[in-house]
Amino acid sequence: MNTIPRKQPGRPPTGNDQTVRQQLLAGARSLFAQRGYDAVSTRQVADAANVNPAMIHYYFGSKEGLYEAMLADTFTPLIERLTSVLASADDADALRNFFKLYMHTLGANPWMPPLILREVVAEGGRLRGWFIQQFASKGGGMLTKLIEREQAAGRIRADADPTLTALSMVSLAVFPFVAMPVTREVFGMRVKTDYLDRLIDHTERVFLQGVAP
Amino acid sequence: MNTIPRKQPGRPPTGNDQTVRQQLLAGARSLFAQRGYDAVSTRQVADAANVNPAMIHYYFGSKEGLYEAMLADTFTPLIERLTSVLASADDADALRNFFKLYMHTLGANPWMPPLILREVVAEGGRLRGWFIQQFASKGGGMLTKLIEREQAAGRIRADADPTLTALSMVSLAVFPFVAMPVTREVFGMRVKTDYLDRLIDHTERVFLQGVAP
DNA sequence: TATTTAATTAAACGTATGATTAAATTATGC
DNA sequence: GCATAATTTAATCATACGTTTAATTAAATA
Repeated sequence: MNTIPRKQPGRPPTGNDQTVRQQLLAGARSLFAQRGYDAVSTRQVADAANVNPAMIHYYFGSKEGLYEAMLADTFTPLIERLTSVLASADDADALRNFFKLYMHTLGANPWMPPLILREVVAEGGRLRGWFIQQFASKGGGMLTKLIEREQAAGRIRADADPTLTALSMVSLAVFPFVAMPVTREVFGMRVKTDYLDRLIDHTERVFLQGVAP
Repeated sequence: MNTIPRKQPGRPPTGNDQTVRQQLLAGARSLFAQRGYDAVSTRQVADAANVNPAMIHYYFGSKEGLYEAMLADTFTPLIERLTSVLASADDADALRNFFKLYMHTLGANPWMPPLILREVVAEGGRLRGWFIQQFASKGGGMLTKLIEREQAAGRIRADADPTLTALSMVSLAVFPFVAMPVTREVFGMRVKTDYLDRLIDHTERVFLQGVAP
């Protein structure tokens, strides 16, 4: 017992190129999303990444540097995929495609909802401005554009307030994932693989037709 | 200048009966809701309450005791009002009444949404079980009951999945307040007094009829 | 009126924990 | 062979936290 798992110092044999850096980013994403910047120590991130704490400063200069790098690494590719998919979307299916892409992304990346709550919704969030510009800015936001197009095409009532409509849309699409831990408990662990698709169908239907008979 | 604002020790002249205790509860509610238990120090709560840090231990025994007292003080009266109003609600207006009461409560108490996120939604939240029992338990939950009644009365499609329907309902009613800081910025501070009523109207309409023409 | 009790303050206590850095060590690339 | 890149261990430095103690004053009690 007590087979000392102490690693030896010094440059490791070749093969790990950049994996330490990426392990740190992954560990940071998971921990910071769950508990927030202040509540997570550099040691904890290093442990989660199975890496020496000093490597944080070697690769990122500081805890703050690691956090910023993690945010960029997390959100830059996401927004690129969202914009490109929506730009090439067939008009008639744009709404459905938006729900699908958005909700699948949230479902597949469990660290996203809490991270969005922290950095977009919470007071002092670092991504609020950027997010609003991407999604809701007059004329330039993805959501704004989408709803205007749908109104022009007669698929959304013309007299509906576009901002309130966008709010309802985001509420229906995002909240189930924000509340996923509760949902899971309410459903009694019956949340299986096909759940996500049923949820998306249901959501699109409520958004368009409502629940009245 | 520097008019030393140092207070004198000793029992204060009569009149403040129990106000220190209540100031502490109010300060704790606001700070803990915003930043969470660990991120807020006893000194900060005492400062916010304009009270000496030692009073926390005098009245509540510990930081933990203060937090528990704050939660009880916050949620007990709330759930009582919700149940009593819903029990006496006229059937035909039950749905509307629920949206109104629920959303007005969230709108009037800005510390509620973040507190619910922390203590109900987040991993390890202390109120999760209690909340689920009150709102979503099979047979006994307010929401469950409400939706079953509405389906029986033919005001909600009978083939709609009750749990998914409840999820949509809560999403529409809660998310706008969770995201209020963002909403406010998107609306450009045009969130005025009548905003809440317009939001409630819009929400009920989307829930029942959807946004399609 | 004298004495005990309740409520408050200022100050200190002990300690735990955090981010960061320094020095030693080893492999790689030239 | 030699400079450099990547890693480990151990130490450093700071500070911020919950809690307690002793002094102090007004109210309550007898």
